Amino acid sequence: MDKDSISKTFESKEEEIYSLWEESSLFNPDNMEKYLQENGFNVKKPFTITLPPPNANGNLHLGHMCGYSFHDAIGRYMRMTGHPTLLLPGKDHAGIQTETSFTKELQKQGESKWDLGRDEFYKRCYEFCMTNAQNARSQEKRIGLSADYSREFFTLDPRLTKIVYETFYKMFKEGMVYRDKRIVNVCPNCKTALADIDTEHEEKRGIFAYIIYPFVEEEDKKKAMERFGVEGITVATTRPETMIGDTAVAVNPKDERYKEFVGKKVLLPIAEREIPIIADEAIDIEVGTGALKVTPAHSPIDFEIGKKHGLEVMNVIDEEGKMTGQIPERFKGMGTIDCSKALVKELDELKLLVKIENIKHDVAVCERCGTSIEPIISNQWYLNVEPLAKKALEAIKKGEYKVVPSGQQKALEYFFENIQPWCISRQLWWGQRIPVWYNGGKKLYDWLNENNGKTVSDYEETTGIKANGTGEIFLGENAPDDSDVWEAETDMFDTWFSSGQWPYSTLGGVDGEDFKKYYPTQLMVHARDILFWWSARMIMFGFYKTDEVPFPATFLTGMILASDGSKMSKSKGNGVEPQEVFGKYGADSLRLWYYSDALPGSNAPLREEKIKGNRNFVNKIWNASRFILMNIDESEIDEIIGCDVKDTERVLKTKEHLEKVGKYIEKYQFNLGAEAIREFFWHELCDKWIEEIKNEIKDSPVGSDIRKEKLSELLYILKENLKIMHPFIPFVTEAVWQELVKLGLAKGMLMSQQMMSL
RNA sequence: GGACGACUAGCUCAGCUGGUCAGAGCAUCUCGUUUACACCGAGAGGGUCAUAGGUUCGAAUCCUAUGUCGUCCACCA
Repeated sequence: MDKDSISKTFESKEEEIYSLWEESSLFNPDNMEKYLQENGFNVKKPFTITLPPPNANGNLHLGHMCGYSFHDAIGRYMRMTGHPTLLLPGKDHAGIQTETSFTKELQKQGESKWDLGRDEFYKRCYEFCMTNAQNARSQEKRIGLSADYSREFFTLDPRLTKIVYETFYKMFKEGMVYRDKRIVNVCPNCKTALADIDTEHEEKRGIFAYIIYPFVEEEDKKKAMERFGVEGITVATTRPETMIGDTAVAVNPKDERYKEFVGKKVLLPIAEREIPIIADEAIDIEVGTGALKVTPAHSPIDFEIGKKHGLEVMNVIDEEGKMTGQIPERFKGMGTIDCSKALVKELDELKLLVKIENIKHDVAVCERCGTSIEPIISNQWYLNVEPLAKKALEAIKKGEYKVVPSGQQKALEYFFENIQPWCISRQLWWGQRIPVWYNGGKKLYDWLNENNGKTVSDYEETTGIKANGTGEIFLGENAPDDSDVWEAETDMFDTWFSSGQWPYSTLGGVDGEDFKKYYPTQLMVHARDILFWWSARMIMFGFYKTDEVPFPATFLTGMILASDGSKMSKSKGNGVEPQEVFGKYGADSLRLWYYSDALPGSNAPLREEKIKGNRNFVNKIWNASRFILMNIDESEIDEIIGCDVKDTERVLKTKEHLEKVGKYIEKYQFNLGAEAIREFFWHELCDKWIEEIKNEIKDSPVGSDIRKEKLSELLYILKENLKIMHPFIPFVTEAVWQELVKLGLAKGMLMSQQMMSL
């Protein structure tokens, strides 16, 4: 071939190169192991990373794709140092998020999920995910991800579901998973329960209404009149609509103002019910009037107070945020905000409204859709995670697990220390159905569960409903028999209940062949916003099922921002399309930029000039290599590859360099690694050594010993540099290697070369 | 309200256990057509390392306050 015809700029042939890798099937660690054996290399311990499965409901953004360049760099490095390496890819069904986005998709087409029905919805949503998953997969390949796609999993794969179900059965038998009636966050838009962690807090403008609850007894009214100037006790609330569900007023026992009224009764306005005044330490004397209206059904604090004092729980708001229950007819079916306004108006007419303050306060909103959540009492499935969190904490203390950067580790410790029972049921149509059947229906089971010790006939007596079954529960994918007494649980698992089991479920579960060989894994890499959702859960499940930590470290990737330092978002229109970057600068340039700029715990504004700078480096590699090739005469090739390279100063420095960069990768210091390969290749090899060697062979004729010696040294240095740079920038380095192969100066693929000195 | 992190050149950041640590890339400026590369080469300017104290022979590096920004957690009605 004609060496001089090689292009002056690196024209990225990324697809071609990726195909070359894929065809070798060495992304599969079993094949890699064979390859190492057959070529006489020492086979080291397998290296495994289960990759974060992107949500199967949309395209990948730049952050996803760049994240994979960390997995890939360390994976390629491990592969080149003798480890059969498994980067295990997947796609996540992402329960709520997908259900929300697919529902929107349907609306655009003038359809609704209610028209489709559960089964059809599930089927269509599945297809929707499959299409998107395919896009995501091709985008992963675009960044150069060397994942074993023969092992790819979708989180709803029946093989995974089976493992997730087994975990659930085991937990149920051990009493870790149970049904409980508690106050839970409900998103009126998604119409499902949410775990605390699925909510966010936003500052919103609201009102603070001061309402008078008049005393029942004339004597108390008189006293109150003397003391407060009104005939009752004044409470302050941000949510007047909940007042019709009040079952007490609570004050602090130390509060001198109210001491003598504790135990007395007030008449709840509008609802016209008598409720007691109780004393509880939890009440803050400073806030509002120091008197708290207690609505156990619709406020977490009130729920706790209610439990302590045995208060009645009155549900007045339903899952859709509408007024319901035993309330005056005129409010039924009203939205909470409308009801609040109506109530305030009536109270004002009754002269029971003292004032309304406008305030800003934190409101819990749905993490996925931003709707204000309603705290509602309901029966849900819970998982007692406390014992597992304890084990996780111990592992952190013993140094068996760490977070990079370490600052985030403290936040994780705090999360584990204060962990609450995890609500794992979601009222969705999309996901894994909780594999439970109720004999005689769910209501019966829950009633018996709530009323410990009572019987089915007690149920019939109390509720006046005929029970059509025994109240038993059956765990299994299918009902135990064909009788129609078995009612299926329709709730789905929280998506993290299955993705939390990712490290072993994707390896075939604890009995799987892959599990024996590739578990525990070596690292977890993901964005920092899902540390508690994902890593925390994986660690806990890991302890539960395998009695060890599933990976020794979580590396948190930095966040990519728009060039002005703000968050990229579709609504702002400041997002950058991955396609655009790849088209203009290539995957290597983008990767290199990410390694050096997106450090764990830091933000990385995407600047075009910086990616351009890296593109220049990629091109420099191409040209320096081209120059070296041009210098070698065809007649010298055989002797040059047969020539023993002496340990010159340059060769020794190169070996040191490889070792140094290897250490950086092993310590996850990708930024330092990227800086080092750039510095060494560009300013040592190109600027100094190539210039030196130019001089050293300047006057020597083709075929002379000095040329052979110097050029073989240079070739050796080039090859070693390509190897150590390959984990960072796989495409250009492989492209150069293939040019060497064409000339007979190298063999095989760079991807599977071994770095012998490491 | 609490926790954690950051504050180093115009910009994004390296500087781990105190003594060549005042750095890199990008940007800026000057010069340069040499066997590859102008997506290049040679060189230059630019920072009292947020502020105030303290420990020390010596601090960007340790301690204590303060300020600014960010992230996370939290039931303040």
